[in-house]
Amino acid sequence: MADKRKLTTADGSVADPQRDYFEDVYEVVKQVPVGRVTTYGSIAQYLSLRAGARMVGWAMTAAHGRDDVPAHRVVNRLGILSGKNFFGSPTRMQELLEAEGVAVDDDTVVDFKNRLWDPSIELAS
DNA sequence: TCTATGACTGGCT
DNA sequence: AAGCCAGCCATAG
Repeated sequence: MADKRKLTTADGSVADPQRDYFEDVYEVVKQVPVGRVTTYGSIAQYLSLRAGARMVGWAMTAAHGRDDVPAHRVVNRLGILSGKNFFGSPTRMQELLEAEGVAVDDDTVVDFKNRLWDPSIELAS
């Protein structure tokens, strides 16, 4: 997505509101420790996104080209790898997680509750 | 411009 | 317990 998409007007108003929270989402995802996972809902809640968890997922889709955003560490509230089909092959996401020490069985993170890294808790101050 | 769809969730049946 | 339904809002057709 190019920044040429700016909707700058004579008013000097906004330029792509979405981009901003996409960046915020990336910032949070980047802070997820290796070997841990987080959920779309947790991120949405932490950033107070009215848009909700669905948009966090959308942000992940837009994060594809980025090698600095560990999207594989984001799963749904049940610990299921709901986005695995967005990684080259259906097994790629699982492989990435297992390579970090996160066991996955039947597309679900093993011992999920224990692996969960909730930003609104971990980053609380 | 309007409808359908979705890397989601929480609540109700 | 498993599944369906309704909000959520940005994109695509």
